[in-house]
Parts: sequence; C-alpha cells; structure tokens
Amino acid sequence: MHIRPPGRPRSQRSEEAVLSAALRLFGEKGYGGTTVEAIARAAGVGKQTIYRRWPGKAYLAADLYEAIVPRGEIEADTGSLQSDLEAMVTTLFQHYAQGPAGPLLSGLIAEGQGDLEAPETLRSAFFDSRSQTTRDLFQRAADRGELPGETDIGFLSDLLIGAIWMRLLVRHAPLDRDFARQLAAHFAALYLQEGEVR
Amino acid sequence: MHIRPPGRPRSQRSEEAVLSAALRLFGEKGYGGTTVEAIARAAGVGKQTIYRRWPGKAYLAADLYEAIVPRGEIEADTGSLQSDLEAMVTTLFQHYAQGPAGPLLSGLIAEGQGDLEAPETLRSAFFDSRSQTTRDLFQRAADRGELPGETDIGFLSDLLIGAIWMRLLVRHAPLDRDFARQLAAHFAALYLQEGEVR
Amino acid sequence: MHIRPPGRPRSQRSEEAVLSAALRLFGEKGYGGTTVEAIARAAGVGKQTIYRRWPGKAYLAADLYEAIVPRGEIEADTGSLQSDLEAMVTTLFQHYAQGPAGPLLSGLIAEGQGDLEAPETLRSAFFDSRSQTTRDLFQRAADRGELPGETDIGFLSDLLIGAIWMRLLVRHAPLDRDFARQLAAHFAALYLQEGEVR
Amino acid sequence: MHIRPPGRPRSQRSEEAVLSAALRLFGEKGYGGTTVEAIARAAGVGKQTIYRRWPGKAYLAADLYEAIVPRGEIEADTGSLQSDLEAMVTTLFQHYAQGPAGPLLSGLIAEGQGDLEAPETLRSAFFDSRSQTTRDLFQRAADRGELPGETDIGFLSDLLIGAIWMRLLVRHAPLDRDFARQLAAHFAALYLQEGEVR
DNA sequence: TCCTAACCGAGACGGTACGTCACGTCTTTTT
DNA sequence: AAAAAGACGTGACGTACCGTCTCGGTTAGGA
Repeated sequence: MHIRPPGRPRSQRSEEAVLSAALRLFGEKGYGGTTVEAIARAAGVGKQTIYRRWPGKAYLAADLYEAIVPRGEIEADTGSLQSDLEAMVTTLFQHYAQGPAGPLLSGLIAEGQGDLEAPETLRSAFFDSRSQTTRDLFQRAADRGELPGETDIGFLSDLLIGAIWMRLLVRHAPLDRDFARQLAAHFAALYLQEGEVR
Repeated sequence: MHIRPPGRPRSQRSEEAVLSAALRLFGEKGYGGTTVEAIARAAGVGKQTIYRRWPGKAYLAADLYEAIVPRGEIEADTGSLQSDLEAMVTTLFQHYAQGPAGPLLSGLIAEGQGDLEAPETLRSAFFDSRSQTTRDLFQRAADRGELPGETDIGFLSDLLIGAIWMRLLVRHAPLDRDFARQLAAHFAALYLQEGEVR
Repeated sequence: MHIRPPGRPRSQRSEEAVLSAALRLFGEKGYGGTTVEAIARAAGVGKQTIYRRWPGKAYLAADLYEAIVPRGEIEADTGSLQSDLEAMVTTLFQHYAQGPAGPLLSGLIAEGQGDLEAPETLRSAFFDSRSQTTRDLFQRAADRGELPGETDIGFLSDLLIGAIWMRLLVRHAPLDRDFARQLAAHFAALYLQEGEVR
Repeated sequence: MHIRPPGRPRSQRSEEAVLSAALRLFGEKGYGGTTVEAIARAAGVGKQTIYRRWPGKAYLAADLYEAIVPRGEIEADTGSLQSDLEAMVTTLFQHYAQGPAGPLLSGLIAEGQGDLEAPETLRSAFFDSRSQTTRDLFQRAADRGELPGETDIGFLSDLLIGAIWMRLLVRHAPLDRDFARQLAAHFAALYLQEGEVR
C-alpha cells in the first residue's frame, strides 16, 4: 500500500523544467560554466526547488547522465568479448560525441576531487554502479572461457574505463570508432596471451 | 648570451616562499580547500606576486607537481619492459602515497574540466609533456623488440595512465605495489599475445 | 494601495545594523578610513547586503547624514531672517561639533569629485535637496519683505552654504557660535544695503 | 657660494615631462581618474622620479595648479573693491572654464578629506597661501575706506571663496561672468549697509 | 469549509573567494 | 646619486555563487 505524504506534492512539471534546462545549459556552457542559480532561472523555478530534490549540482548532473546514457542502452551481450566491447564502447562514444554527456561526466569526475572529504555518496552511488556494467561484460566473457580463470575483472574494468576517461578528460585524442575497435581488440586478445604465458 | 630584462627582477625568495607554502597547504587542505589568498598569506606575499607568475591556482599546482615528482625520478631504463614499468609505476605510487602529489594531480585534472574553453595551455604544457615519459618507456621496449612493430604507443600510454588516474580519481582501489605489478605484467605480456594473434 | 514585491523582503534588522555600524565607524575612523568591508564585518552582514541597498559608500553616508541631521531639525521659522539663520546655522554647527556629521559631509563632498563623470545622482538627490532648506529660509524672508524683491535666493544660499563648507573642508577656522552670528548678521543686513543702493 | 650636491643632478627634462603629462591626464580623466602610475607611464618616467619630487599626487596637483593659475595673474588692483573683485573672479573663472584648473582644485580639496589626520601640510601650504590674495584684496579696500573699519577680512574671504568652491564642487550652477558680477556687487555694497546698521 | 502541511517562485541572507587596481617602497642596471 | 623599469606587500574593490532562509501564495488531504 502506498500512502501519500501530507502537504502539497512535488511538482513534476518543475522537475522536468529543471532537468531540461540543466541539460541545455550543461551542453552550452559546460559543467563548470553552469550554476545552480542559472539552472533555476532558466527553468523558471526557485533555487530551493532544486536543492529539495538534489543535494547539489553534481547529483543533478549524475541523474541527468543516467537519463541520457541509460545503463540498459550501453549493455551488450552478443556472445563474444570483442563484439560486446566494441558495441558498448561505440554506443558510449556516440553519446559523448553529440550531446552533453561528455562534459557532464568529466564535470562529475572533477567534482569528486578538491575537498579532501569528497562526496563519497556520489562515488559509490554513481561510479561504482556505472562500472558494474563493464564488470558484468568481462565476467560474462570469463564465464564463457574467453578469459583465463584467474583474471582480475576489476583490473580489466579499470584499464578500459581509465583509458576512456583519460581521453575524455585530456581531450588529446578523439573518442571515435577506431579507438573503440582498438580497445575491443586489446582486451579480446588477452586469453591467448595469458594462456600461453603460463 | 643572456640579457636581463629591465626593472627589478622577480624575487626568488618570494617564489620559493609561495611554492613551499602552497606545498604545505595543498597537503593539509587538499587542492580545493586551498585558496590563492591563503597561499599568499602563508607565504607572506602579495596576491599579485602569485598572479604575476602563474595565471591561476592550477598552473601553480602544475609547477609544484613537476617539482615534487620530477620527470627524471620516475624514468626507468632497466632493459626490460616489465621491470621498467614496475619501477616507474612503483615510484609514482610512492609519491601519491605519502605526499600531496596525489591530491595535486587529481585537482589538476579536475581544474581542466568545467568551462568548455578549458585551459588548453595547461593540457598541452602539462599532461602532454608528462605522458611523454610513459611513451618513451614503451618506445624503448618496442625498439628492443619487446612489442610488435605495429603497436600504437599512444594507445598503450593512455591505457596505463588511464588506469592509474581512474584509481586516483575514484579512490575505489589502492595505488599499491600489487597494482603496479599487475600493470607491469599486463603490458609485458603483449608481445606474445599480439605475436600469436596475427 | 501598496503591493509587496515578490521574494524575501529586505531585512530591516540588517539595514539597521549596517547604519549603526557605519555611524560608529565613520565617527571613529573618519570617512576615508572606513571601508565597506569593515562596515559589513562590524554589522555582521554580507557585503552584498550593503551593495544591494546603496550603490557605494557615498550613498550610504548620504543616508546616514540625513538620519543624523534631519532636515526638520535644522529648519527654523522664528519670524525674522537674522534669528532664523542664527538658529539654523547654530543647530548645524552643534551636529558638526559633536558627531560624525562633519566628516560625513566633507567625505561626501570629496566623493563627488575625482572621476569626471561624477555620481550625478548623489549631487541632485543629496545636495540639491539639502540646500532647499536654506533657500526656503531666504524665500520666507523675501516674502516678509526682509529682502529686496529682486534678490537671487540661490545666490544667497550658495554664499551661506559655501562659507560653511569652506571652513568644514579646510578646517582653518572653527564652526562655532560666533561664526553663526557673523553669518546671520551679514545676511540680515542686506535689505538696508540694497535698499539704499538703488 | 653654492656647492652642488654629489651624484647625478635631477633631470629637468623628466620634471617637465611629468608636469605636462599630469596636466594632460588631469584634464582628460579628472583628478580621481588619474593615477601616479599613469602619469609616470605617460611621461616616460619612473614612479620614483615622481615620488622623489612630490610626496604624492596631491602635491603634484598643487604645483600644477600654481603653475597654470599663477597668483600674480589673478591679482587685481584697480582702485575699487568692486572692479578688483570682478577682475579677479573673472580671471579665475576663465581658467576653470577652459583648462584642468577646475578639476584640479576640486580634486585637491577632496584629497584633504577622508582620513582624519589629513595632510595638514597641503592645507597650510596651499589653501592658506592661495586665499592670501583674496584677503589682500579686501584689506586694500578696507585701507581705502571702502569697508567699515571693524570688518573681518577673513570672514569676507571665506564667504567669497566658499561661494566659488560651492559651485565648483557641486556643479549645480555655472562659474560665469554673471556670477562674477553678482559676487563683486555683493561685497562692494557692504560699506553702506554696515555703515548704516551700526 | 476550514485547517494544516508541504510545496511553489522569488529573491534576500551571511559567507567566501575571486582577480584587479593603486598605493608608496624597493631593487635591478644604466647614466 | 639619479634615472627608467618594474616587482614588492598591502589592502580595498565590486562581483559571483554557494546553500539557507523568509516572504506571499498554492495545492493537496483530513477534520
């Protein structure tokens, strides 16, 4: 049973206005160039209405990232590690190439730094759960025997995601289909290697 | 021949005072917890004296990082890829474990995000030149025949640095000797793998 | 009908805190020795709260001057020009002698100088309206026949106020009861003079 | 006998460059809008060269005022109080109307305010000596019998100068020939008045 | 129909840091 | 010893956002 709390319910219209205004602003001005104040103004909404829903800009950005790059969309289960990786990474790169997803993610990463007692919530609730998709992908490959049994799934996931973040953060090289193929080939070749070595 | 510019030369004492004050403050309060104003006060120096030398906190932090993690110190040329990698990464991790180098680098990465027209200078002058050490290391391995001829050095460098940054930024797993060994082993095994594949 | 503007209304407590802190500081440190920052600190108020109400220190000082030397208090209507003048000027001098009114006014005058496109608002809103009291006093005298009909009220007002400012600004001679009597006698004697002259 | 001090003598060229640059800048940007730094730059001179000669901007301005409105030029001795006054004030107004003399004087007055322990030197060295010309003028009239014997020369001088300053500082009315005539007529009529009254 | 509670837009609040400006002094080399 | 040049420490400026608070007004359920 679901009982409604007393008082005026939160306005769905306001929430949507905030999200779409934020989406636009993050796209136009980047993460750091967008202030909560500006989002509220653009959405025609009071600042409190934003802070009532999200603890701060970062959490709003995280929600937004989830919305425009949904976990389900990047999952891939084609039967082979290489094609799974290529599919997932390519989809991801398409988002980064066209929309505010790229600035959003890099801003989100940046937000976690700085103050020593960083927003731990953000880390566990966002990064851990997002990287789960990658770990699942590698785990399925391991289960299929495409990776040696003793493979450290977390290590591979860090390698993969790290490389992508590196280019996202430094922007010294493009996140394009070639890079996706390179990544897929790199990890797909691990079995033979490790198998031979031992 | 070196001719001195006219006017009073910049005080080396002030510069050193700023650097050592900044080093201490970054260590104590982290990157985001340190303000230019606080550095100036702690160094007994006018704010202008800082802004005259560095365009902002990030550039000061970059200089500081160079000073405490000098390129020369992390270079390794032992004759084999695996031991080179392990030596370099281990040295790096020692710096991150004990001093302000870790917060400094993560703050530096974070600073580059945000405003869309990010400080490009910082990127090219700092990140590109720092990663050169890694690329050189891989290149020497390739020259020795430890990597297939067609190997993309930049790609390997991004993988390596990306993985380290990933852990530095998210702090979900330690930057320890085990991780260093794992990284060294991963890249050292590439030749056999690639050799077989083709 | 008076409708209240939307949003949180300006805090009267803050405003009063600013005014009383400013009054104290202007008295203690003089006009030039008082900074907006110090006023904000002393009032326990954000700087923005001051800038939201007044465009700058000068406007705050003008409001303060109005408060401590209210127009109503210096008006005098005793029936004769000489006693009116003596009453008004004496009252004024008492304020200058004891409180921050003197430094406040001289600071205010000084502020208007300097940049060529001086704060015109300050001039018309403050000086013009303050000098109206003096012009009214002379005008009543003229209406009573104590001054020749063709007398230029503005000219007399400038002479009177100018002499007072002169001593206020240069501080070469006191603003005391003798000077007040001298001034009153000077202007009261004009009718006979002008009457004779023509 | 005159012995020259040791070392390089002060450059007259520099001094002239400073004066003419200052003259131009005060005219263009007003008193407050002109900084010592800007004067030095415009004169192609080091800041120290200025501070070596004048204790600050105000003293330089005072020298400049003396130079462009020389005491000798505004003195008048025509034989009658009214024409003396009219001549002196008219000459003065011509300077204020065309050059930087007006802004210079008002800036100079402003400078004396602010800090409670005002530059006393400036007051006595500049204002007292400038106003001497006016007092001399009135004294000659008194000696000629154009003013009652008991007349307070300083009081009249304050009235005259105050009225002029008033208009200079507030700029609510022009400093023109009409005003000059009005002033001259006002003071010239005093004898009859005072003579009758007593 | 009123009451209570939580929402709403708006914008003021106390803070903190920013990066700039001008001050008057100090430190170079050159004259 | 004065010159030009320009860096120095100081301290205030006015602006920008932060996240919270306080208005009048709105929108629901329960009395």
